[in-house]
Amino acid sequence: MPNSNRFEDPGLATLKEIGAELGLSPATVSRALNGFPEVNVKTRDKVREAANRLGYRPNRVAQRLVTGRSGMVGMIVKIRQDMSADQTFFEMLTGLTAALAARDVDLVLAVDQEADPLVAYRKMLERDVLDGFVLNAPAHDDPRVAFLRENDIPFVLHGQSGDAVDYPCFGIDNQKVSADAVRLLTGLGHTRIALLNGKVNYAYAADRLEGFRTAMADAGLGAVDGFVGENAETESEGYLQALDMLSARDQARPTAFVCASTLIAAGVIRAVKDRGLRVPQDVSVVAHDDALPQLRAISFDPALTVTRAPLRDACAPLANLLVDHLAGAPPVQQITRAEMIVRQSTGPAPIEERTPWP
Amino acid sequence: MPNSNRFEDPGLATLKEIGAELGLSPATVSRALNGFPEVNVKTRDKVREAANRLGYRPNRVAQRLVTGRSGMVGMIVKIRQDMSADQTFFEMLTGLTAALAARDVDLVLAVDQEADPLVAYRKMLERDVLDGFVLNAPAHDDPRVAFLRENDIPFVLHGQSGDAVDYPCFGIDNQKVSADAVRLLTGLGHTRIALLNGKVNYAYAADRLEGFRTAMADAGLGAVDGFVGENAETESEGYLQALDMLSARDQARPTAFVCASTLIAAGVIRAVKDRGLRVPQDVSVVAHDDALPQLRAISFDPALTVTRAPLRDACAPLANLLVDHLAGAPPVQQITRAEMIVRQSTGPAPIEERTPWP
DNA sequence: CTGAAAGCGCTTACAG
DNA sequence: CTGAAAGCGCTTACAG
Repeated sequence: MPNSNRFEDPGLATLKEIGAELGLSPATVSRALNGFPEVNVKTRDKVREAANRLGYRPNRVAQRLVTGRSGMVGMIVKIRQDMSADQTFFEMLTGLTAALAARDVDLVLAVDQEADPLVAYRKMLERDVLDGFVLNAPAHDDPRVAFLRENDIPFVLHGQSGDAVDYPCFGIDNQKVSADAVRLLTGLGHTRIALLNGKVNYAYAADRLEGFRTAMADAGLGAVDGFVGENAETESEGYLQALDMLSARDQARPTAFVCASTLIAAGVIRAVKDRGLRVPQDVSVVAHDDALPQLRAISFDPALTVTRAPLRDACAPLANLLVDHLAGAPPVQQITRAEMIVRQSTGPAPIEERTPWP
Repeated sequence: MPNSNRFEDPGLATLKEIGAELGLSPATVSRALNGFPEVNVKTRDKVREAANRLGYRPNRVAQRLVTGRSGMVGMIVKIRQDMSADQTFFEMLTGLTAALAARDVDLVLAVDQEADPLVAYRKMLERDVLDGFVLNAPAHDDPRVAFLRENDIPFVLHGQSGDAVDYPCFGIDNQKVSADAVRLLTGLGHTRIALLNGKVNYAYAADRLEGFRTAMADAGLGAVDGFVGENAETESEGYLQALDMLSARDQARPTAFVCASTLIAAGVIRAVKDRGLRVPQDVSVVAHDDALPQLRAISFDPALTVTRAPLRDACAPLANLLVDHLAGAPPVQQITRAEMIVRQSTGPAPIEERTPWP
């Protein structure tokens, strides 16, 4: 009676039962089902057929007890006012749960509202038996990384938090993201280029800033030619910052914007129009595109030129890197390059800009 | 080697070890730790001291295997465009994980993007061994309820989906929510009262509508005196609907609004001001307040009169009702009444309205 | 009041 | 290629 998991009732088949049905030991059934090479092909097929027929579903809890792993990894979400963060959160949640499920591991979520980012991790570790963590939205030299490494707790990092790391991580090269955008624009003749960046305490934004500066310098443009706006996250923040930068006189305002997100680009485009200017004739706009389904860069007016790296595409690598590492594989770091997609929001720098009046 | 859960390394104490330390059997240690009445008080204290000292933490997986429960309940989130839904989602997530954690159960989350609400449940049941579900945002006669009941899967419902139910649920009386608001307003002399409601396919909104109509009728006011706006979820939807209703001539426009949420109330107040009217002198506003931390009704200008029922307060009851039911307790239905808090956004109906020109 | 035993469902050396 | 056995850490009738 205590042992009646209601959900397995219909097919409460166990290894023992399948074995009995077939005149085999549970051990052989286990090996057959788990694809051990030594089992006879015929036996394997017989076993699989019977398992199917009886609706066998392995008992995860038993598997976990014997393997010593909990089959659960944790993720802690930091709640922000900014609603755009929620969109990316849902995107990651959807992708990660699916990718982890494919590897038979559950994602346990907790919400962090504390000032100290570590307390949520400590609490979660006290409460739950977890095999590891997915770390998101890292800062440079993120304290959570140090904490987890000190305590020998496996994790995978989404993005990059430092150099010469010895833990698994997956992300895009954010320096190249803005460098590529700048190169595209300087190639079109732009010199006064603005960056509307996210919060630089995030590593991704710090890297974007670094890449922006380097690429500007490489193009022979100094700090004076660059406009940097920080902490932009929402459409209206993008709007307001762009509006402000565009209020300068002709020769002093940017002719191009590099935006941290498509949401910000939406605000920038609105600001350009409100200033009576046109995209891309007067102002070019490039953005980084996480490819959130709600906000399609191709549907912008004009269609948005982007560096594109779907957030969703990071989920399976993150899940696999972590699960492989948990199974003993050495940690692998994988940094990919975002794709550049040129659409209608970028064009040559306006003529008058090329030959400034002395 | 396979059995080295890294997280228990520091205190990989087991019942057997505590027993060995004390010259007791694991069985007695188990009983002492679980507070069985039959154990000698001295023994119990000794055991607890030792457990503490050795940093004992019960192995959940083993407990789950032997009790036949997985210790996990599922919740499926339906993603909507509307960002306000995300706020309430995070609020529920925070509260539920905490409340469930206190009962040693984990919340496993999945995201639903399908048209058919049942497929997400089926998929989750295939994949995970779950003890039950938390059902949120029910419709009237929600198909998920029928599905889970048919399959004998325990769940707790947040809200009400029908009458004479035999499953645990917790929520507020939504008919009373709008009835209370209407009564407050009619008591202040208002006759032309608008309801800006949420999507009526949700049970809560259907109930609010019902309560609104009944209370209007009870006050001797007919359908003609009531203005009903539906499907309002965001601030701007509230704004637009109110703007529209307020465009009517003096004798035809509402003098009071009952809003489904504080977010909508924010839009309504903005619309009132944009029409050159004042709250509460010309138009009174009442809203239902879920007490989301981001949106404080008391900080509105003017401070908002509300029916108040913090969403957070529903989490512990939901968790406990479900966990108790899983443990064999009979299902209990608990419907509470939202509190009415009168602040500055409601006032007497404008004088000229009381004596309409014939 | 306490202990020895069985068992949850699985995996995996160890034999054969 | 397959089986018998031990064991993961816990709980809980059953004895005493």
